[in-house]
Amino acid sequence: MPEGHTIHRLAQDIGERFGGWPVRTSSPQGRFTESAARLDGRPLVETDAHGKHLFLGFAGPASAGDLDWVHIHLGLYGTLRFGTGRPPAPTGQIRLRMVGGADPDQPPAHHADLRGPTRCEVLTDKEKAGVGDRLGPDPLRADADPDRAWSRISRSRVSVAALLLDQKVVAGVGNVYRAEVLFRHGIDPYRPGRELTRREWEEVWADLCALMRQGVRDNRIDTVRPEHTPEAMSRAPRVDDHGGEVYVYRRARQPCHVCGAEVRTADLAARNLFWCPDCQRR
DNA sequence: GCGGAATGTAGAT
DNA sequence: TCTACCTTCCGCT
Repeated sequence: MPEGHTIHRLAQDIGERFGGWPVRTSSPQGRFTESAARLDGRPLVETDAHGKHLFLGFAGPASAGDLDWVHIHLGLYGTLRFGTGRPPAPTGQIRLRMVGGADPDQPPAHHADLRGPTRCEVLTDKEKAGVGDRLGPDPLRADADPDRAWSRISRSRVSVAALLLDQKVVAGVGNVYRAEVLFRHGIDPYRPGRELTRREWEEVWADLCALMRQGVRDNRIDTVRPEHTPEAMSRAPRVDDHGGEVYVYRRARQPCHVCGAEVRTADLAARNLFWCPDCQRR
């Protein structure tokens, strides 16, 4: 599930469900027990997301103004799932369970279970800022400065495909958005960053902002333009666990929706790269 | 029911 | 470059 849009959507959803009320926190799995005990019963007052990093801000015990931030990274297969009403008996490996979202005198309105994250820890304000400092601009954040990414890209001999996945260059882009945005702009994934024009980068950045915002809204990744939708082209819709309509991601050896050429795949830095050799020649 | 792959990253080698 | 992390879902038997 998790590219940047998933994390930003989770920040919103957690804020809506739990924000402002005391939250009961526990770690049925046992790997977050002490921290969960320390946060238990404190109000969740803020949520934040930067790239694929999720932050849940709990009011400090002394109301001194500093927050304790639960820093979560889902990694490849972590999940955070919501339920309503009284939570069921825990099953499997729940790293963090949150129960709350209502007046403490009322039965709990919501619960959420975090499973399989690559990271779940408590950070100070300063430590949280440190995580952000190590990340590139995030197309989903208002404070993002695409020039910071451009200054790295425009000086780099590394391929644009590798640069887009480097979270120090751009934060929040994952394997799906990488493949799709390069397709949408006709860019050869192996082109070195420094051979990109500033204009091309500006167009890619603007597109990432629009695509990822749509991803947050719909909670899935759709990247095909209106003229290439299944309805517009009278083709079968894509069926898999991601749900969204895409041009090349995981479509190896299938015909390109635009030109009919076979979509190609290759290994690039331990990730699967997908592209259309005919459409992506720039 | 089982094997494999996956939208990711850290840490060892 | 490789392995661990250890969930979910798909396809195959």
